[in-house]
Amino acid sequence: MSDSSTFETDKSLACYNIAAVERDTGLSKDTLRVWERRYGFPNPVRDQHDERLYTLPQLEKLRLLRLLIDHGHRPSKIINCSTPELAQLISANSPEQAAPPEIEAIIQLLLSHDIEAFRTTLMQSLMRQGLLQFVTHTVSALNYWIGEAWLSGRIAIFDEHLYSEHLQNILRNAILSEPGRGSAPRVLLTSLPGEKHRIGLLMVEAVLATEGAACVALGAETPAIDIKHAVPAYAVDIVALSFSSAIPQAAALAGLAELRTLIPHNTEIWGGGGALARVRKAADGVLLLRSLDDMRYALQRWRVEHLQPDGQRKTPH
Amino acid sequence: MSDSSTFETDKSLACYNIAAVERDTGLSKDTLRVWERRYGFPNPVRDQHDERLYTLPQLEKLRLLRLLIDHGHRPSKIINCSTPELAQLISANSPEQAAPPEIEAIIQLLLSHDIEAFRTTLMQSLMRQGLLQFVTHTVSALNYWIGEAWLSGRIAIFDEHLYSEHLQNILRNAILSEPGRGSAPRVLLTSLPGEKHRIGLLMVEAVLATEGAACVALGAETPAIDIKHAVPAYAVDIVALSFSSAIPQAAALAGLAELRTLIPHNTEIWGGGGALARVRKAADGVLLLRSLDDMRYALQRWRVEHLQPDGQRKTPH
DNA sequence: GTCACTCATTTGTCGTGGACAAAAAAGGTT
DNA sequence: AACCTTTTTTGTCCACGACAAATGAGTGAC
Repeated sequence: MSDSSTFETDKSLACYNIAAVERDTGLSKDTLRVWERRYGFPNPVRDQHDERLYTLPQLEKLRLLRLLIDHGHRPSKIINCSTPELAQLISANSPEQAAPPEIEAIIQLLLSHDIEAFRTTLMQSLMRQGLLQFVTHTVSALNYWIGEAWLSGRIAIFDEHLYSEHLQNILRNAILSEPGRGSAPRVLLTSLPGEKHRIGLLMVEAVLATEGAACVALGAETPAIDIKHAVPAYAVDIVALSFSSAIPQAAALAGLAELRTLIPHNTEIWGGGGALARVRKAADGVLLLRSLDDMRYALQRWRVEHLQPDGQRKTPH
Repeated sequence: MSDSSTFETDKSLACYNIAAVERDTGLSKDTLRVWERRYGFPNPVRDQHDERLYTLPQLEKLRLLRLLIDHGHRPSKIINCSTPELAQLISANSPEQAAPPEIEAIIQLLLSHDIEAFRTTLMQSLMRQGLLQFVTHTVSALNYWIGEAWLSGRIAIFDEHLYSEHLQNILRNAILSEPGRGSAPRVLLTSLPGEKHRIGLLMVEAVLATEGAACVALGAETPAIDIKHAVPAYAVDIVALSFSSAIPQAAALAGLAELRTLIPHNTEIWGGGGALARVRKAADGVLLLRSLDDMRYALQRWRVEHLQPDGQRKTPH
């Protein structure tokens, strides 16, 4: 029902209703209204029906605020800064130390907008190192430093989108051409609703592919109930979930605990990713993986427990 | 702040707060509250602070309701049906005619959960037809019939997720191995916030690849302002946007009109996808593409207008 | 019969303001 | 520095009224 999300006034100044601002900034309607009540910003004009109409400059300031808040600033401290002041705060956010030279070189290529050179450099890095090394070293470092560069305003969102797309191309291509496919265990790989990052999932899938495990990849954001139904349908041994650091730690743990109540206990649950990196203990029957190497050990452990020396299952499911 | 989204009561019956239900059903909090007020369902218990706690059966019924409403049923007519009655309504939703045999065969493979056979069959279909034919015929038919099968309850959501993932693998791999890359025009390809479907974008990218156009693929859900900034950065000639039929038609048109006000008029805007298939006219300066073939003609037209016979630009940007 | 138009009903979103849980910061102790 | 407690900040939840947008039914023209 949010069709006419933008209006065109006489002066051709586009105005956004509250639903459009929520979509474009990620700030909930409740938050937008309570900021207006408390801090006086944003202070949108009203249409003839007393509904809020935000201007483009307001929307741009809100996006800067969101970025700074995600980086640790408090709303009340920065909400009355001007847009240029906010931009300055963002650029002041330079990381403590510089990225390693080979990572920095790739970021520079991304900044140069030379797509071809960017793609071929990544491909060469993959060829030189092999898939496993490429994923566990180069890609994880790239993710970290590109995130930093985004927070410090060095690279734009669309550059990050482009990075994500091309890395997906490369990883999916590499996974497809990995020779061994489909021996035990069978791993269902996905994330819960709210976790949109796909690169982490693809990195896991790549490691599983190099280890020769059968991967049932469902992409991102599968509701827990659907995972429950998929487990018997695909006869999986393990459900692996990825939680990026964009997810609050407590939400990740709650999701794992909920899933544990839904699926049978002879199916293992593995959780990993940035959100869980500093967690000590999760729910009973949930295995925390703090790195991709951790997962390779867990895979070995599973095979020792469940497979005979000839590779056959001890108890076929 | 929605960390403890699920609770565990004495009877180990998981309960969901309103934020978790919104995430898992796609129904907004406002809608959930107004249904309760008007129709008496869902009727969640309250915790000690008078906040709603939904049960798993309620959540499952809400998901069925959502599915039926998306398929044209009215909330007031079905909201007081029991869960089995709703399930029956869904299975009664059989499509008028059967899918073509080669499509039906692929759907059967998806239903059989034999991932390997599913993948190889798709690959063979691609090899036999070539990328262009595969995309314009097989993939578009598959999208339609899998959507139908989902609405009629024949296939589960996780099956559709798996289909989407594997098709992405195959299409991205095919695009990567398409020989000619990077001649004019340069096309920026993405979708606006709210449009999450990636398959449509990849289909467009595949057609552009076979036609030898340079594609700047940003993935799904790029806010309009970011598209505005990406246009000069990547020096694109055309911005192509995809709108699946999950998006209301009016919202798609509003998005296109907004974008038209943001980016310079010597950059063309093309819009396509299910949401726009039955539209007559969009905003001035926006080209509607009703099929992938339409886009090929538009590409030809652009080249005639902007390129000299030797392939050089008439007016380099 | 189909198209276009108007009118009635249904349905989801928006408004207000108060309350308070959860997260973060500040203060105090070992 | 690590840990617990208190205070402050911050976002979410509540109720219920209003009404715009979407849908369906009714009417008339071609």
